[in-house]
Amino acid sequence: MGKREDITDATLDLIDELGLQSVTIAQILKKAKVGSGTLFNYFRTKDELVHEVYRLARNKMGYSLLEGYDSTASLYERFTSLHRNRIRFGMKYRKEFLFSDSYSFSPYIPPELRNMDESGEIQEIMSVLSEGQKQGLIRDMDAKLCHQITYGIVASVLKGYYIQKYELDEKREKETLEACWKAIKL
Amino acid sequence: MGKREDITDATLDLIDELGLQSVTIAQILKKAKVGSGTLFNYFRTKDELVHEVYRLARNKMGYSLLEGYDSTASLYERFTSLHRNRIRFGMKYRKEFLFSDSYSFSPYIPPELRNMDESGEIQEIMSVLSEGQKQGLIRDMDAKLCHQITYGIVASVLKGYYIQKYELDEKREKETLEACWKAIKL
Amino acid sequence: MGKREDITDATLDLIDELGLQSVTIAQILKKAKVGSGTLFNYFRTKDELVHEVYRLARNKMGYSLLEGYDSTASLYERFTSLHRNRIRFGMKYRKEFLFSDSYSFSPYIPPELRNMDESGEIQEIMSVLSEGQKQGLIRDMDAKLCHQITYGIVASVLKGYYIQKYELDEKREKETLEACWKAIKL
Amino acid sequence: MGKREDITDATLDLIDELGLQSVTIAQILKKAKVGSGTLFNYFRTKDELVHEVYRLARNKMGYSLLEGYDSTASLYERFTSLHRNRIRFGMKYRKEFLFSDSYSFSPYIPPELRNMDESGEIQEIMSVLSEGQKQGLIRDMDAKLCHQITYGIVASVLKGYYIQKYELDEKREKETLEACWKAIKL
DNA sequence: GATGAATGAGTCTTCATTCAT
DNA sequence: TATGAATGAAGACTCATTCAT
Repeated sequence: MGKREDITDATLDLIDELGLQSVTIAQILKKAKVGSGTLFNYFRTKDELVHEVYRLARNKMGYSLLEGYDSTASLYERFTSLHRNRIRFGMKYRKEFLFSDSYSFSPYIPPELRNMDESGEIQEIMSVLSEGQKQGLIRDMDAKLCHQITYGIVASVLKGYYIQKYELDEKREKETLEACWKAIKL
Repeated sequence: MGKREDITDATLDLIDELGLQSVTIAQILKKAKVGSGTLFNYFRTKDELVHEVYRLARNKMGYSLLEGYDSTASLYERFTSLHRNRIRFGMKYRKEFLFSDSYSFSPYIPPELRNMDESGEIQEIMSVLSEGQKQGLIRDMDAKLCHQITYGIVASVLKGYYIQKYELDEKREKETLEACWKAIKL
Repeated sequence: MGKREDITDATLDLIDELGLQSVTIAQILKKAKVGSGTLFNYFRTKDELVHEVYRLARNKMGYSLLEGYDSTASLYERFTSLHRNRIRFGMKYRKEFLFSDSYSFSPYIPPELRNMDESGEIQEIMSVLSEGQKQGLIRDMDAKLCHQITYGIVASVLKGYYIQKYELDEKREKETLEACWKAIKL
Repeated sequence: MGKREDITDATLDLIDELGLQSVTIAQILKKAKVGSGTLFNYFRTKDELVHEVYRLARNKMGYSLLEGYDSTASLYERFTSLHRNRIRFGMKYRKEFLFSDSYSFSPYIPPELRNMDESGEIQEIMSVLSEGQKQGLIRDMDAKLCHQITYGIVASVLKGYYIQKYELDEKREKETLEACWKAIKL
């Protein structure tokens, strides 16, 4: 098994357990069962390692969002598919979702990472929104505001789930998706 | 002016500028123009200081939410008043809002702080929601889910504003408040 | 006694024992009986500490060179006085002389340090040389070359003494001083 | 071309550029285009490599000193030939000269290396000096002191040249050689 | 109450060296 | 013989905290 992957895995685990800024190299080394020299062979600095972990998480999420995506389906179905995928991704990959969400607002993150869209999922979301507005289905407001609203719902609902405010069963998933749609529809 | 306040003010400023974990005691001392002995007279540890800063920010937000609150107004008006107050608080007190939002999800925070409700604003929000459900205005779902949805919208819209995705003018404020309502209404 | 002085003293001792580049902070801390925090309160980096040690050594030597200097004496006497002082300084303060000599040729040294002349001793030497040339006592060659020649003799003789090639008694001191003069006189 | 030579060449280059203690094995490997395993096949430790580089430099200088040496020439000519060769060697092979000069005073160097005289050049110099004293040409002082004086002049003049205090043209070379002779002659 | 010099455990990072291929 | 991934001891430096004044 690759040492490189051992390292990024251990790092994400620890970020999840302790919070990004509390994670020390020493902890990573212990968890990944790797010498410090090894780590710094793969990543020049701690920052570079963190950025890579972020990239991996964001990529994983990006591809998940587009899973089973049918670009010929109705607009509502495309909208819901994207958001359902995000919820399910968040439920399955808590660590990736939480780190991605929190780090993208941290002051450290380099701009090119913050706006990364390697799998094109953001573009897809934005084009669904603007197409929906053209079709008169979605309220005619700043597309970025739209996105921020629906993303905010999903992220917040997931966070409530993470701190065990409730179960996120099929019923609540459905309610959340409908809230997303209703929040911005005309 | 009180040294104690100098210290908490300086701390919040620095958290906003640099991110919680980057702030050092030395920086706080310099900004607050206080000796280290003084700081540790008021706060036994750095954690205790951070918790106090959190408490102050949460309290400030709590009282703001209830500003001009008319408990005899219509349910929709009460709902909107609370959420409008949160948006405006967030616009005016970015540092307090952001720190409060991010810290309440951090792994460090002691449970009793996470759920603090000194001014009773959370209770008020929850009772508006459940009353709305009784009146058949709000969809009959887990009240905590409801709260998570509307809080998520406001927080996310504010974060988009903070990173200057858009201006948060009256129009967008109105759109956001309507999104909050529509997301959960029957 | 001042911690600051404890630190610079320990540093110079260790440089003498081990060579500049082998000296570690840990060794200095141990010898100076000081915590690492203390050291870095006084000197921001190891380099800054080394530069200060160099400055102190150079200054000490500079003032020693001018000890008992009579600017009204004959040119030969002034010349010899300066060089005798350097030899005696080197014998008494081996550590200072050796470090000063070797560090001034190191690639690390910042230019303003290399050419430092706080006590004006270099200026005095150079003016003795050029005056001697005007008086027809000293061979008419590049003054810097002159200085390099006489300095080279003194430094090299001292180094031979340090590695115990010979005793540096009065006779040899006299021979060395005469060599300095004869090497450049007309 | 031999790997072994690639390694020692790269090492000397780097010592000259960066100073002995700053040179890392990694830099040597890169410059010599060699794997670390290879280097440690040829040299058991870094020290062993450095010592070998020193030996090579000293040897090169030793043979150069004796180039064109005519043991039947007059004493003054033999003396001047040896010193002229050293100056010219220093001008042509700065890296070798500087490393040889500085390393021979470093605390690291093993005694047997410091006094090495593989090509017999030191013996030759010393015998010129003592013969000169017997002939009444050179002042009757400790032969080691004599050597130290003339070596000191050459080394110091070269160092001034290296840090570009002056050009070392024929005139200055001649002046330097004469200074060497005058410094010790009767 | 207010101060800041002193502390040392802990941080990230480097680098000579090994060893399986 | 040649390689380079892996190692971990050791390096410079940081920072929350203490305590004598």
